[in-house]
Amino acid sequence: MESSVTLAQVARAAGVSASTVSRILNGTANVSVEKREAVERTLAQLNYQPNVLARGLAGGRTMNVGVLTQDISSPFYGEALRGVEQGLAGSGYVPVFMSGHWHEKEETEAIDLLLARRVDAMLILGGVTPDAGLREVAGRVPLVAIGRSLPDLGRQCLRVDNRHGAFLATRHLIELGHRSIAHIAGIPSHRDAQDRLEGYREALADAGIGFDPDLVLAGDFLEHSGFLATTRLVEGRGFFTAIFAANDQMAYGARLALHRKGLRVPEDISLVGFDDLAGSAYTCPPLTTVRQPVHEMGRAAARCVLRMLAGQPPALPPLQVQLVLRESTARRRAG
Amino acid sequence: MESSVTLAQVARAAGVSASTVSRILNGTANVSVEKREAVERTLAQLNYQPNVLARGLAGGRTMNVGVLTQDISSPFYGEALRGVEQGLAGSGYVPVFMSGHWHEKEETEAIDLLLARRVDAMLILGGVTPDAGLREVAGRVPLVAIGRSLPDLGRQCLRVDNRHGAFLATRHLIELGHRSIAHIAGIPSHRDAQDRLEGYREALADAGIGFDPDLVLAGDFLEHSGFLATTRLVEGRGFFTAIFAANDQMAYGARLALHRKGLRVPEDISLVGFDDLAGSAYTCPPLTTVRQPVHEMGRAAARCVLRMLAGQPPALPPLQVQLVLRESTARRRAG
DNA sequence: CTGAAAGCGCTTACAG
DNA sequence: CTGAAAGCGCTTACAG
Repeated sequence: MESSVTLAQVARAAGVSASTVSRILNGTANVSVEKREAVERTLAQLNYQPNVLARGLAGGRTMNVGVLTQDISSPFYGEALRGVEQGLAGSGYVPVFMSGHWHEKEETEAIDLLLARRVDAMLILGGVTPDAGLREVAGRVPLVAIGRSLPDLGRQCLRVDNRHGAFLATRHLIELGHRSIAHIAGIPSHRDAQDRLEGYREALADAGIGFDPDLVLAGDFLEHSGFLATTRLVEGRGFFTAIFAANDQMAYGARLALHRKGLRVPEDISLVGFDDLAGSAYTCPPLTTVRQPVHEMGRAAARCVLRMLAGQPPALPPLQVQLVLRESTARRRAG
Repeated sequence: MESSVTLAQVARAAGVSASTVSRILNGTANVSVEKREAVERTLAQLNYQPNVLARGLAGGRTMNVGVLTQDISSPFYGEALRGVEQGLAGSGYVPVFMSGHWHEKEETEAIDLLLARRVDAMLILGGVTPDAGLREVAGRVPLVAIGRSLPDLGRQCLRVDNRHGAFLATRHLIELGHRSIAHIAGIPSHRDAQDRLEGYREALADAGIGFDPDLVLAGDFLEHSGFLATTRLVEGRGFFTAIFAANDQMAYGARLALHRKGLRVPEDISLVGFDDLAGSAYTCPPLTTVRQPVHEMGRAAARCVLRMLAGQPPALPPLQVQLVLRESTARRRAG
């Protein structure tokens, strides 16, 4: 049990050459039944476990797919990672996760490490690596990106229409009679945040509602910033009856801030989020939000990588955002 | 940029042997300044990236630490993984994550894969692999386990006192005047669930409160089971004024069920969870719970692995559970 | 201080 | 169908 058995040891024990054992292991060629059986018996007896490193070095394929995520503990990315796991399951390829923390340097290091490890393909989830860097990686191995859109590599990018999602969220509030709708935006430099803000503005414009800069505060996509922004909104001079937060985590923070100020959701203030995290169905009240099919996105991206690895052209299904109506919004009360 | 530069190419370009380049890369021996400079220049020029596979195969060390987690998207394990990342940061070792989903077969496969990959050490987070299996792994590589206690390997196991945590939670409710306290337990076969149930019973006994089996329902540690259990409790004939859920996720479900039944927290029913997930500070009301320092546990486990890798004996700091008082509990109202 | 050589454990043409 | 041999890209005694 102590040290590991090698191919050569198996070959000797079974009375065949290492090549033969290798061929049986990989199904690479026909082998006589007797030899096959003899080998398979010793394989089991010795409990042989191939050395993945040697295999990768010799064969040129590691069966590893590098997955660059941003935060290993993020509920949002976590869901995508599960999708990736599922999409890869049974294919023989295994994911190798690494986090970039939205830090260009860290991301670059992670990508380099993955490449040094000779991953056969790469899956990128968000991040801030410049397009050029990603394009370079794509030149070396099959690459699929989630949450990004690389020019020239459109067919390898999976990105939902954030602008449209934000539009739906805001329009929903407008349809309920709200005219003074605050927006807690995400990190200003993030493309997703920009798109969501744009969708919000578009819906307002569509309804002939003027844009009020005082009603838009920037957050950082985390709970606390939603709490802070909402506290400021309530204490500020701007009037509002609804809030559209650029993601669910900030909506959670907003909800708590309203609670602290004695404002009820949805009776006093309506609240909408974005993402539809697993927890959003269990907040009180359950959160109305824009669903991003993250899990499916992870799966689809993994499948696409598999296709490319098999020499086929990339193909990604169209995935739509969807407004999920729960209980955090209500018709604006007269008065 | 296309294909990768090898050590041999660098050596040739710099006019030295491969051995020398290797030594410079690894700081293995003294090298004359001129050669060192020449090599370092070409290294940079050619943008050399060592092949990790070859390195691992030749050197016998991969600088990889296998990390077996259960669910890559779990908020609880996710926090621990972040701790592991941090604990390993800067050490040169990188974590390789794999999920077992509390499935013995999957766990075994994951562990075997990690071993086939020649990880230098292993970190185990929970799971259902029998002690014997883990002991065997521990015989091959340095191993640290979180959330398990392996006989004979106590110094390599990090596990909080679940019984005590549950005791604290229950006693807190008792001190607030509650006498009819329901418990939503975890999966009966899980050691953690058993210990927490035990702590609950102990606190009751300590206070001279009789144990009422009707007030204990089993869940599966997920939100929905907490919702279901609570709904059944409210609809059942048993009287209760407080609930202690065996983890925060079930407490979230319980909170929603109470909300649906028109019961207020904490005015009508007090609620306590276990774990102190990141989200628990943002529920409405913020959840009183038993804090497990998961992040610190991940860090400490990683540090311990590093110690063992350096040839030192394992050492793990004592980590305590702690009752975090927030706003989901209140003194039992008269009547 | 520094090379040449062997070896890590596999795979894969190359011959039969 | 099946071996012997070369090679993947490194590291590390072994000699100088």
